[in-house]
Amino acid sequence: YNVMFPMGFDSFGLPAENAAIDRGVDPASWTAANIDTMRSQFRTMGCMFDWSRELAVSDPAYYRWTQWLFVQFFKAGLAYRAMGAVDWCPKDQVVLAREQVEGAERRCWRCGTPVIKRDLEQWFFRITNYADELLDFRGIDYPEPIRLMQTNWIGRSEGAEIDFPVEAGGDQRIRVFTTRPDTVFGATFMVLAPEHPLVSVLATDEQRADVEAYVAQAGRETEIDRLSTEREKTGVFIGSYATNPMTQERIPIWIADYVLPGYGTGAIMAVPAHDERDFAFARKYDLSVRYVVVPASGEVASDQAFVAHTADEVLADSGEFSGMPAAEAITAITRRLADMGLGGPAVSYRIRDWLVSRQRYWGAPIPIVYCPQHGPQPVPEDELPVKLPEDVDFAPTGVSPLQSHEGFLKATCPICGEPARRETDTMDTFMDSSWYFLRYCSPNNDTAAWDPEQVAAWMPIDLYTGGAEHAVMHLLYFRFFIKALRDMGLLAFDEPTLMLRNQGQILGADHQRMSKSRGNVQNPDELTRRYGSDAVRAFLMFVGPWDQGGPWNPSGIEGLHRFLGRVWNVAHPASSGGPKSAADSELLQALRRATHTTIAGVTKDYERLHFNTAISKLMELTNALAHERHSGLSGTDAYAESVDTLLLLLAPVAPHITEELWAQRGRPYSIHQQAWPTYDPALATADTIELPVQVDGRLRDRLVVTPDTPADEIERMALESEHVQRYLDGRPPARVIQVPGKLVNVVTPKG
RNA sequence: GCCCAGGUGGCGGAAUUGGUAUACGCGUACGUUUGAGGGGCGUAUGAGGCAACUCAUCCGGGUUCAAGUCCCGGCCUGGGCACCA
Repeated sequence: YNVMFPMGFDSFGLPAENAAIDRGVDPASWTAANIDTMRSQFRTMGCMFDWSRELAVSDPAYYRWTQWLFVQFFKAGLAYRAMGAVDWCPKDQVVLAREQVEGAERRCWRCGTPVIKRDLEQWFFRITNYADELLDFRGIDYPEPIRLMQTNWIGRSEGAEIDFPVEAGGDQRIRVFTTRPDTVFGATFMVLAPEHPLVSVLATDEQRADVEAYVAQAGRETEIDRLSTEREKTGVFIGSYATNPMTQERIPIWIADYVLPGYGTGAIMAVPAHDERDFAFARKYDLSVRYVVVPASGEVASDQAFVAHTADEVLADSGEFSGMPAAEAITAITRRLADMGLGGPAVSYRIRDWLVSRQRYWGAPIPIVYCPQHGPQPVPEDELPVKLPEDVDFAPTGVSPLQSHEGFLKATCPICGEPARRETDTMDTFMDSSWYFLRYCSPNNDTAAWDPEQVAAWMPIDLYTGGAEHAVMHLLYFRFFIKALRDMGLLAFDEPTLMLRNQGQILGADHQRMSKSRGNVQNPDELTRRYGSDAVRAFLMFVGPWDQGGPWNPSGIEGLHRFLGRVWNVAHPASSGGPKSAADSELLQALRRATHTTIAGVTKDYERLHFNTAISKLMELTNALAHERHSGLSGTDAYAESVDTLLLLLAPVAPHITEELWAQRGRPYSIHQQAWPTYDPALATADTIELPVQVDGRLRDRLVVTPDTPADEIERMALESEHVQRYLDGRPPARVIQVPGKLVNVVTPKG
C-alpha cells in the first residue's frame, strides 16, 4: 500500500508538433488523441498505474508550474539570456542543446539532419554551477555505464590558468588554460580561437586583412568541417607577440579554428613538442618545437610529439625546474606562476550551460516579457500560466509561430505597466520532465507546484527505470534540477532517485531503433488481440534479460501462450483424494519442496529485475504440477498450496488470468492484494542430494547421499565408484577435494 | 583515436562467490489424440562415435584439483565521447 506507481505523458515537443503539422491538425488535439490511445493500450495490458495521479505536461494546469519553476530559476540567477553560437537544426528550424547533437556528423537527435552553427540570443540554465556536485554519486545507486557517461560528459580537468603578457599591449594579457603547466617552458607560440575577443585588438594592420578573412571563414564553416580531426590544421598569424612568462621569450600569436571558443579560456599556449595538434600546426607553419619533458631513461624522437605522461618523466631545458619529475613540476610551476601573479590552479569542464529555449510552438512558453525600460522581466506568478494561443499558423519558418501572433506578443511590463513584448520561445521539453515526479506527489494541487508534506513523504524516488539513451540528457538534467531547487530552499534532498536501472531497448526486426519513419514499429494491439495481454506481457519479460534489449522477434510468444494454458489446466484439479502409494507420497514431498524453492528463487529474481529467469522457474513449477496432476494427485493439500503459490508468484506478470483462476478457486478478491508467499527453508531442503563425482575435474559419476553424510564417508563412496576406479587404475588418489553439498573431485596421481 | 558493454546449441537465452556448461522457451523430428487440418499431449534434440569415450562457451596463451567465470594478448559486434588544450 505504500508504493506509488504513476503514469504521465511527456506530451510536448517536436515530434508531436511535426506529426500534427503533417496531418494538418493542431498539436493539442493530436496529442490528446494519442494519449487516449496509449491510455487504453496500458489498460488492455493490465498496467496497474495509479491513474488518479495521471498528468500531461502539455496541460496548462501542469505547465503553469513549469513556468513558475522557470521564474524561480531566473530569480535565483540560474537562468540567463546570452548570445552565442548555438547548434541549429535546419530541418526542424530550432536550436538544440549540445546534448541533443549526436555523432561525428553532428546530427539532430530527432531528425538526423546535420546541424549548423548560428549566432543567436538564447536562454541558458547554469548547470555548470553544479558540475562538481553532479560528479558525486555517493549515496545513489546508478549503473556504472551511466556514471561513466555523465562523468565524461561533465569532463572535469584539473590544471592551471597562465597569463601571457602581450608585447606592446600595455597590461594586456592572454589567459590560457592548460592541464600541463609543467610544459610551459616549451610554449613556443600561442593560439586564440577565431572568436576570441582579443583577436581584433591584437591583430596588426599588416595582418588585419588576413585575420578578418580567416575569422569570417571560420564563422561560415559548418560544425562538421571545423571539428573534423582528420582535417589539416589551418590558422593565421595575427602579427602580435606575447611573452612566455617562464622563458621571457617572445612568441607569436596565431588564430586557428582548432581552438574552441567555449572551452577553457578560448586560448592556448601551444607546446608542439608535447601535443599532437600543436605539433601538426607547428610543422605546417614552421614554428619552433622545444622538448621540455623527457623520459627519465631513453631518447625522444624529434619527428613527433611526445605526449606520454608516465610517472618517470622529468623536465628538461626548463631552467631551475630541469630534472624535476613532471608530476612534481605541475605543482611547483603552478605555485611559481601564482607567486608571479601570472596564474594559478584552475579546473575546467567540458559541460556547457543547458540551452533551454526553443523556437517552436508546442512547448511551455517562457514566462518572460521584455520591457524597453526594464529589460527581461518574469511574468508575475499570479498571471501564470502564459497559455499557448490556439489560433496560430503551425508551419515551421525558423521563427516561433508565436512571433506572428499579435495577441500573444502584446504584454505589459510588470514593473512599470508600460507596453512590453512577450518572449516567444518555448522551453526544451526536458524542462517538463525534470520535475514531473514531484508533481505526482500532489498532482491536483492548484496553489503550488507540489505539496511539501507529500514530497517529503514520497521523495526521493526509490527506483527509477528508463533507457540509457538519456544518460547525459534527462538523467543529468533532473539531478541538476533537484540540487538547484534544494539550494533555493524548495526541497530538502539532493538527488531525484536513490536507484536507477536501465532497461534494454527493444529494436525493430531490422536491428534499428523503432521509428515511424523506418516503418519498423511493432504495435502491441495485434499481438494482444491474438494471444491476450497476459501472454504479451509475459513474453516481453521472458524474451531476454530486462536490461539487455535486442531486435524484436515475436516467434517465441507461442511458448508463453502455451504456458498460460498449462497454468489454466493445473489450476483445475482433475482428481480428489490423496496419495495411493509410497511413490505418490514421495512425489508430493518433492512438489512441496519445489514450491518453496520456487518462492525463494522467484522472489529474488523479481528483486534483481531478472524477470526472464523468474518466469522460467514458474514454468518449471507448472510443469511439475502438470506431472502431479497426470499422476492423479491434484486432490491433495500440497497440490492446492502449490497452485495458489504459483498464481500469487505469477500475478505480477499475468494479472488477468491469475485473478480469474484465483476467483474460480474461491480465494478472496483480489489476488493482487494478497500477501506475498513466504519461503520456508525447512520445506525446501531435500532428504537426499545428488553429488557429482569428478575425476581430475571431469564428471564421471554421481552419488546420492543425505545432506548430513560425513566427508570421509562421501570420500569412501566416491573412491569405491567403479567409474572412478577405472581412472585410478589401482593407484591411491593424489588428492580428494570436497565442496560440501556441491561435489567431490578425485585427483589422480601425476603420470 | 579514447572510454564502456558484450561474444555460450539452428534461434532467444540460463549458470550468486571458480565447482554437474547448455536451465526455461522457440524451432525441428518422431509418436499420440482427431474424419482431416489446427491445437493439445508425450519422447528426443550441442558435435563426432556402434560403443567405451572424445571434442565443445569468439581465437591464442596462462593460473588452478577444477575456468563460460580469474590473468595476459588478439579478433568481432553494439553503445558513448571525439581538435576539450
